[in-house]
Amino acid sequence: MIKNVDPDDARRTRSRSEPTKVAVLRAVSELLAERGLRQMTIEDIAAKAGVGKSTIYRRWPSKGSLALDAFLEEFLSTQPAVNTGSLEGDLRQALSSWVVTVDGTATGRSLASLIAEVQLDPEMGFAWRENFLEVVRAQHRQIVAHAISRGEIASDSDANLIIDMLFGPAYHRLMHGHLGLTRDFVEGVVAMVVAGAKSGAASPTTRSRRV
Amino acid sequence: MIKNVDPDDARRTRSRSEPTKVAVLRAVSELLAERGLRQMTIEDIAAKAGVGKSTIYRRWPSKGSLALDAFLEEFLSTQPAVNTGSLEGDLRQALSSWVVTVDGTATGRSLASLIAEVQLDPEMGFAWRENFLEVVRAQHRQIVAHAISRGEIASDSDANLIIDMLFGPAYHRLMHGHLGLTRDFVEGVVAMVVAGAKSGAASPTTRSRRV
Amino acid sequence: MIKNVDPDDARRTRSRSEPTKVAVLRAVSELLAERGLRQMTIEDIAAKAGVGKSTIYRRWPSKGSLALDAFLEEFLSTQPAVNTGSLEGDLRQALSSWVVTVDGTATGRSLASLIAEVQLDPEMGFAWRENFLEVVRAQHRQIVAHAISRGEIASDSDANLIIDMLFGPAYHRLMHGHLGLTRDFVEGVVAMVVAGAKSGAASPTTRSRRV
Amino acid sequence: MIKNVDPDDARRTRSRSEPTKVAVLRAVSELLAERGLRQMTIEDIAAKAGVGKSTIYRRWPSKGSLALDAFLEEFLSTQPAVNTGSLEGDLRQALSSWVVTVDGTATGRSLASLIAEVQLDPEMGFAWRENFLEVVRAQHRQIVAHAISRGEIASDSDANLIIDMLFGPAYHRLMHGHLGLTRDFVEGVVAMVVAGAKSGAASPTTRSRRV
DNA sequence: TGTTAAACGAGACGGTACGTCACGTCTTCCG
DNA sequence: CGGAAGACGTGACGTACCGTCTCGTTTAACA
Repeated sequence: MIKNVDPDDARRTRSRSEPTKVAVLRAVSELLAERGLRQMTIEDIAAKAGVGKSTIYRRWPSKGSLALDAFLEEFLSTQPAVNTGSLEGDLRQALSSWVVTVDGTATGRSLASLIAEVQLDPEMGFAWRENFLEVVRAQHRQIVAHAISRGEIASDSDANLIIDMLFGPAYHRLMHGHLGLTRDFVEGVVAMVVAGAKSGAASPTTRSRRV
Repeated sequence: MIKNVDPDDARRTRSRSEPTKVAVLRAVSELLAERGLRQMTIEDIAAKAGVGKSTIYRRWPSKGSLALDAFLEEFLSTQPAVNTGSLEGDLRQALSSWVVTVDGTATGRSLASLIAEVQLDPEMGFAWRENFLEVVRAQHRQIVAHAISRGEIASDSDANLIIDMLFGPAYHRLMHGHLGLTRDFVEGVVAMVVAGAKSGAASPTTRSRRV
Repeated sequence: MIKNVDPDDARRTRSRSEPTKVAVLRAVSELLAERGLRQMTIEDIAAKAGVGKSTIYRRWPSKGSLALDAFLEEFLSTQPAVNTGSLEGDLRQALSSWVVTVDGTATGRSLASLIAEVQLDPEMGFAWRENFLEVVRAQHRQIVAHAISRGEIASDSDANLIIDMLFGPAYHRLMHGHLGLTRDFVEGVVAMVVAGAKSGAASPTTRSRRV
Repeated sequence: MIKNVDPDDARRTRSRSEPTKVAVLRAVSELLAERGLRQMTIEDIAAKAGVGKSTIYRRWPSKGSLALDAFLEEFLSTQPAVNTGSLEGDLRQALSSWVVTVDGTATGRSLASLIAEVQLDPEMGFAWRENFLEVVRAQHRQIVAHAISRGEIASDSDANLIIDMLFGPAYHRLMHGHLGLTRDFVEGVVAMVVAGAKSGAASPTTRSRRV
C-alpha cells in the first residue's frame, strides 16, 4: 500500500483492514491478469472483492496505485537475491529470473501496464520508484558491489550504469515487442555487459583517460 | 497517418483532406505538449482544430493513433542519418541526437506517453512498430553494418542486440526517471557497447565458443 | 411536391427531375412502410433511390414534407368521391373507405406519423392542411351539400361540424389505439351523426332556439 | 413516473429520489412550454434541473416518457369529475374543461406533442393509454353511466362510442388546426352527441333494428 | 455535332445530440 | 458505527444524422 505509512494508523486499523485489503488485492490481481489495467474498473474490483467502492477510495488514491500494490506482492517474491560467485553468473541469474517472470506472463503484462500508467499519471512516479524500482535496484547494486569486492571490475565502476545496461534492453523489448526475450538475448546482454564492465568502460576515470 | 495508404483514395480526397489533416495534427501537437496524452480529449482537439469530432473519427481509429501521427512528424525529422567514420562516433551521435530531442522536452513526454499507450491499447502495437520503431531501427542498423564493413567488429555481430544495448538503457531512464540522461550516461553507454561489440560479445559464434 | 410550383422552373428541368422525383418518392414509400418515419433517414432514402443527398435537399425542405408528398400519392387515390343518394349512405361509404385504407395498414401508420410530424415541426402545418386536409374535406363537404339539396337536413347545417363528428372519432381511435376501427364503430358513428344532423343539432339557429 | 411502481423499490429510494424527480419534472414542464418536445434535449433538462444526464436515463427510458410524466401532473389536475344532473350538462362541462385547458395553451401544445410522440415511438403506446387515456376515459364513462341510471338514454348505450364522439372531434381540431375550438364548436358537438344518444343511435340493438 | 452550363452522385465536412460508461463523492441503511 | 450498496453529478466517449459544401461527371439544349 502506498498511503498510510504512519505506523500508528496502520496498527490501529490493522485488525479490520487486513481481510479487506487482502480481498481487494486478490481481486485486482485476477482482474489485472484477465483483462488488463485499462479494462479493469474500480466497480469491477469492488464487486469482485465484495467491498464498497468507498472502501477502496479510502485506502488507495487511484486505480494505478492499487494495481501497483497488487503487483508488488506478486512480483517481488519472484526476484531472489543472487550470489553465484561471479559477476557473469550473477548477472545471468538476475536477468534470467526477470525474463522467466515476465516473458509471456500476466505478470509481464501487468509490469508493462504499470510502467505505462506511470507515464500517464504524474502522481504515480514517486510511488513507482520508491516501492518498486528502488527495491529491485538495491538488490542489483549488490551484484556490482560483490564483483568489485572480488576484484573482477574496477572499484569505481558505475553500478547504476551496469544495471541499466543489463535491464534497459530487457525492458525495451518487453515494452516494444519488436524482438523476443530469448535465451540468446539474455546471453548476449550478459556477455556485452561483462565485457564492457571488465574493460573499464563502466568506470568514469578509465573512460575519460581513454577519450 | 496510419490508415489509407491506398494512393487512389489519397489522390481522390487529397485536396479536401490536407488542410484538415494539418490542422488536426497541429492541434494534437500543441495539446500533447501542454497537457499530455491522457488529459487531451478528442473534443479538445476538434475544438482547437476547428473541426468536427466525426472528421477525426473518420480518419483515426483512436486517440493513440492520432497522437502517433502527430508525434512521428515532429520526432523523425530530428533523427538524422549518421556517418562519422567510426562505430564509436556513430553510436555517440545517434544516442546524443535522441537524448537532445527527448530529455526534458515535450517530445520526450510524448514519446513516453505513446509507449505507454501502446501497452494499454493492444491495437496500437503494430502501428507503433511499423511506423515508428522500424523506421528508427532501420537507420541504426546501418551503423552496425558500416562498422562491420569497416572491419571494426565481427561480421556476424548481432545488430539488433547492439542497438538494444545502446537505446534500451536510454528508454529505461526516460520512462522510469530514476536517473538522468546525462552526458556521462551517454559516454558510459557508448563505451560499454563499443567495448562489448569489439570483444565479440555481440557475435553468437564467438560467444558460444567462450561459454 | 410542396416547393417549386413555378411552371417555368418545372418545364426547364422536367426531363431530368421526373425520374429522380419518382425514384425518391418510391424509396420513401417503402422505407416509410418498413420502418416508420422516425427510423427513416435522409441518407437511407438517398441510398435506396440511388440519388445524392443534395438532390433531395434541393427539392424538399424536410423529411416531413418529403414523406407528405409520398403519402399524398398513395392515400388520395384511395378516397373516391361518393354519392349513394342518401346522407347516411354517403357518410357510411366515406368513413368505410377511410377505415379500409387506414386500419392496420402501412398507409395508416404513415398517416399517423405525418399527423405526428405536423405537431412537432411547425413548418409542416400549412402544407399539411393545404395539401392533405383541405383536399379531403372538400370532398366531404360535398356530402353535406348534397344532403341539404335533397332536403334531408336543415340548410344551415354546419358542414365542418358534421365532417369533424364523422372523422374526429376515427382519427381519435387511429392515433390512440384504445379501441378498434370496427364495422360496429363505423355504424355507430354514422348513426349518431345522421341522428344528430337530422335533429337539427348541427344547425346553429335551431340549436340556439333550443337552448 | 412510468417505471418502478413496485412500492418496495419506491420506499427504499424515496428519500433520495423525490427531490431529484421533482426538479427534473419541473425542468421538463418549463422546457416543454417554452420550446416544445422536439427542441427540448435531455442535456437541456439535466442542466436546468441541476442533475446528471445519467440520473435521467436511470429513471426514464426516453424523452417521451419523461415528458409524459411531466404532462400528467399538470394536466390531470385540471379535469375535475363532473355531475351536473343531466347528460347534456355533464358533456358540456367535460368538453369545456378540456377546451379551456388545451386551447391556445402550453398544455395543449404538450398534449399534441405527446400524442405525436406516441405515434413515432412504439414503446410509448402502452404507457400513454395506461397512464393518460384510461384515467381520463374512466371519468367520462361515469357520465354515461349516470345518464343511463337517470333513464336519459338506453341502458345498452355504447359509452365508448359516446365518449369518442364527444372528444374525437376536439382532438381532431387540436391536432390539425383547421378550425378553432370555439364555444360554438362545443355547443354543436354536445348537441349532436345528446341528440344521437337519446335517439338510440349509440345503442347497438336499437341501431341494428333500424338498419 | 460540339460546347457549355445545369443538375447530378458521391460523400467529406462542421455540428449537435445521443445514450453509455466510469469516475470519485455522498447518502442510506444494515449488521 | 463502520461498511456494502449504490445513487448521484460530471464529463468524455464513440455513433448517428443533420444540412451544407465541394468535387468530378453526365446530359440535354443551344450554337
